[in-house]
Amino acid sequence: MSGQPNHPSGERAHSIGELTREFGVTARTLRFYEERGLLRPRRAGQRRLYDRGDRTRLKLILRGRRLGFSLDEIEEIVSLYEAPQGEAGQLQLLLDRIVERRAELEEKRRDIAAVLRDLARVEAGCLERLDELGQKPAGAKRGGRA
Amino acid sequence: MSGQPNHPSGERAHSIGELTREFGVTARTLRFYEERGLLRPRRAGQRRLYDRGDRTRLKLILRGRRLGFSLDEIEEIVSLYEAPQGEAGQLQLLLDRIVERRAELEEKRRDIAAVLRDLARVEAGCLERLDELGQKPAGAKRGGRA
DNA sequence: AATGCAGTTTACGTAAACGTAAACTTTTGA
DNA sequence: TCAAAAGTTTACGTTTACGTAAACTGCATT
Repeated sequence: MSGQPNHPSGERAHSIGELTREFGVTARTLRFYEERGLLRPRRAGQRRLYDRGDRTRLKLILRGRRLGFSLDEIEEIVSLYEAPQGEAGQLQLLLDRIVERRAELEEKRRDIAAVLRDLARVEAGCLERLDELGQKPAGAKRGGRA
Repeated sequence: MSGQPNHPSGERAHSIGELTREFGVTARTLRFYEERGLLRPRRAGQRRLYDRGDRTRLKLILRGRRLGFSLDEIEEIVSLYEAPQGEAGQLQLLLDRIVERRAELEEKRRDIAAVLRDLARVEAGCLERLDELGQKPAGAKRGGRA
């Protein structure tokens, strides 16, 4: 046969080093996430092999991290994505949790809007003051709506 | 004149206990923020007195906290709000930092949008599944655009 | 006078999220 | 073939953001 022996899921798998480069995290971080149960790469002997699903999960994890969620919260959120099975009671609980998370996210969104608004005000003050000083502002062009 | 002797800023000042109740943080947290230089309430003897400015700063701090910024970052951001003085070079630096922060915030905003979108998909899946089961979903009404 | 409450300082403790180092094995390119 | 590169486990260290406890002060009740 040819080179790569391929496994059940039939996709390109990645080494831990490749993941670190692709996502800008350290190997320690990836192993830690695995220890926490957030990732479950398969193994080729000892070495970890990350497939497409693992990469997707990692993206979700890092997204949650950027939003300031704890790993516990991230675990909860990510688990929501993968649990649309179960009977009615379970589904209802899941829906409730979704509603909670949505509320949090919308608060964060309001917070972001507020900070952006404040920054815009400060920026305007700066530009005005620079203008008074008869200087030329460099770079930093503003876009349309914030 | 009447009861309260009022100080230079002529506003209602609050005790640490009032602040804890109003903002849902502990006194330890407020003292810690002060130790970190994030808050600087005046004193009546030993006791801390928080005026309107302090409360505003606290709001900003908690906003940053909800967004997952570290206290160092929060300090930087809050300091941006209160530094629109200085000469041209300083103002330019300040503008640069604003641009950076804005980029971060906009990334967070995209992250939020992505998570909300995913949650909406999961929710739809749940509702559909519930529907298949011939159940009545309770509560959780959806609004318009997310 | 005693008690209680709110506040203060000082100091050690802790959970989360990794960093860092050691010691060892496995791949891989020259 | 063999040394560097990449990966592994184990374990202790570190930073951040407070929690918690002890010991003390000032003021208002009882």
